Amino acid sequence: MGQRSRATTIADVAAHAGVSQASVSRVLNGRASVDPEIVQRVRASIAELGYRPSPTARSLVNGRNNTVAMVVPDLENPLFQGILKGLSLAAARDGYRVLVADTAENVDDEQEIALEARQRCDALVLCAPRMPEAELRALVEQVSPVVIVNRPLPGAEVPVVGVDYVRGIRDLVDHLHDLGHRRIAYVSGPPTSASNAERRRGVAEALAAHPDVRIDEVPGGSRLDDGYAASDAVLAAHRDGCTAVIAFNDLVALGLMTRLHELGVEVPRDLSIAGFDDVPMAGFATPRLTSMSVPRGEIGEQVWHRLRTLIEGGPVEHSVLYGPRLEVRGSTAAIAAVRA
Amino acid sequence: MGQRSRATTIADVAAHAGVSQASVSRVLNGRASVDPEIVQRVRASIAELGYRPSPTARSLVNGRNNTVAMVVPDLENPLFQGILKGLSLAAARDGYRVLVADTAENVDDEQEIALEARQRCDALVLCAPRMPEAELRALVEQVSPVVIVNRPLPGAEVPVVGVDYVRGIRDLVDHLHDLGHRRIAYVSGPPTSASNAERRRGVAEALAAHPDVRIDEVPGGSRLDDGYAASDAVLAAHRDGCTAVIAFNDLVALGLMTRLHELGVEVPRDLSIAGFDDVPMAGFATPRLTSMSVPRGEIGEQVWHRLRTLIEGGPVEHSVLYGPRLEVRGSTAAIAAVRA
DNA sequence: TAGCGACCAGAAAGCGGTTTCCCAACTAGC
DNA sequence: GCTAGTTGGGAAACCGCTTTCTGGTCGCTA
Repeated sequence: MGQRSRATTIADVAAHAGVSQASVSRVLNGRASVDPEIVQRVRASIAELGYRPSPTARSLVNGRNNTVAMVVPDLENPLFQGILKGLSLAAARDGYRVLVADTAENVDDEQEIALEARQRCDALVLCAPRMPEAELRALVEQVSPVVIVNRPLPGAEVPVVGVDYVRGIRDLVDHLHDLGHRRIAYVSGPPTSASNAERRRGVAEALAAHPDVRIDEVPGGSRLDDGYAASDAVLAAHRDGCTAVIAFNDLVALGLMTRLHELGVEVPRDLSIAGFDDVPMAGFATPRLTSMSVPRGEIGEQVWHRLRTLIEGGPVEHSVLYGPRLEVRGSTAAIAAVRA
Repeated sequence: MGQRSRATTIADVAAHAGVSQASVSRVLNGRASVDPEIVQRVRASIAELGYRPSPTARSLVNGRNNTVAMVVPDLENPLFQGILKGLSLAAARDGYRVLVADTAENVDDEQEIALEARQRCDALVLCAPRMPEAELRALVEQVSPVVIVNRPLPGAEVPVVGVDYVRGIRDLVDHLHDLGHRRIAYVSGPPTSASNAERRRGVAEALAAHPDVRIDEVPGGSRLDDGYAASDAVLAAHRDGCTAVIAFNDLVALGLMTRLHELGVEVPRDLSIAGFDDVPMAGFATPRLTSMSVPRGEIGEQVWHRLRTLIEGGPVEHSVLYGPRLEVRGSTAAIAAVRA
């Protein structure tokens, strides 16, 4: 692309080397057997002219452009950043690049952005799509090859790479239960987030497994300030008897912890707090944040592998659900003997 | 792109509407005036067939992609993430998408990655390129239109959008000086980082402005664990008389603070600490981190504006250097009366 | 009424590659 | 020595659009 003054084309190379375009193309792609002497001449001409084939022209005829798109609700979310990084590095190893499209949590634009992005690329990654399920199913038909991240879509012909939030929350509740907590607050995520729904299922299952536990839900969000703002509700729950908090993710947990510290509530003495995702900062908070660790980079890689298989016409590989690993740190502790 | 079974083409639409391809194209692009009745028919056919023009074919003839590439040393750096987000949103408003290429701090690959990325796109953003200046100057010639972020390149015909790290560090030193600090440690960044060099210039200037101040440099890095690992050196400096620390960036500062807290060093009572970038987490640390605020999103937007101007054949707009704003928070305080 | 622009739609020429198709030359077989 | 089979390279078609160029209509002026 671009205003480079009349970039050299394959025709120039052919003329310079005194052969046909077809031969240059064959040398470039190592397709058929070509006279070694011609190969030499062509290579020399290419080097001399500094020729680089136009990816666009190639794309047009090949029907592929070695680019995949990743559609994501919010590029500032560390989880998506990690996945993007993993995807980008893995794809680069195979000569692919990734295009990003941030929907800015705007549910209504998701479909159009996805369609448009898909058109420019060979395949699509839908990261935590927020749209209603019916719409998503319809969309997925249109944009194949596609891989979905962090949103279950049972029965669909699409690989889904995700995190087992249900199990993660259950593990977290188990952990808190082991520590003696019986009253827990769950600070929820964005209402449109499917992984929030999963977490709530986890809450429900945990309740079934622990009849002696009660879990209250308080509204939250997905970012630091959401957690910060949730402190009032959390404190209300605390006064009501809650001794531990599970936050939608680490950002919410960290924001909440900041506010609690300001208010003189000591973690974990007064209140245990756990997050989710194990973002880099989690291990550096004060106190260090107990969290469910999610292999962000590896998710990105797995997404790429499935994408590549699909692009190459392979079968729809099985979906995969990563079991998050409990990372016990200082922000959760055994319940204080008795509430004063 | 892609294996959609024989996607409908402009020829199909033309046939369906009973007009020529040229007319369909004209309707699509609103180029010349077309008989309203034909416009109707074409629109109807487009809708009925669900036709979407191929971006690739368009690119080939237009010589433009409506895509720009951003080359960045590390996608996990919050500064670059913020810039990417700002760039991506601003570009999207003009129908452009952005391609990311992570060089993984690999200096040797930078040039090739940049060239390759540029070929696929209409323009390039080089974020904090690490390569030697001579190489960068040569590269910049080849990949125009290009905008450089966070790396000064005096005299070059390239818009540079950056942060005034020199001034930022000076302001930070002024701030600490006001608080009574005379011995300061600077935890440095990656050796190949140009902005680290800028910060060091800031240190030098600050020293010239404050003859009564002494600043020791200790090696650091750019990430949380680099800061964490720098604690020994920082403590040595502290024992040697340093009462305040300026970290390369917030991540380093936060990592350092974590370690200091573990070691029982109280911030800011025992040691004042300041970071740079004002990442979202800075305001949520304990204590909240004093930092130099950098408008990440706006930088991304400004980059886009310059890029767009260049793409449209406009002049090389002036470079811009954002003066970071001092964000005084709890991690810096007046020096304790006298060291016991 | 003849003549001249203005206007609009279709045919066709690219954009820069890849690939098919075909022909020339060369090898091998009888 | 002649034909069948191989091999390698060039001409040309094609990918799906945009845009120029051409030709036919229409409306206006002289």
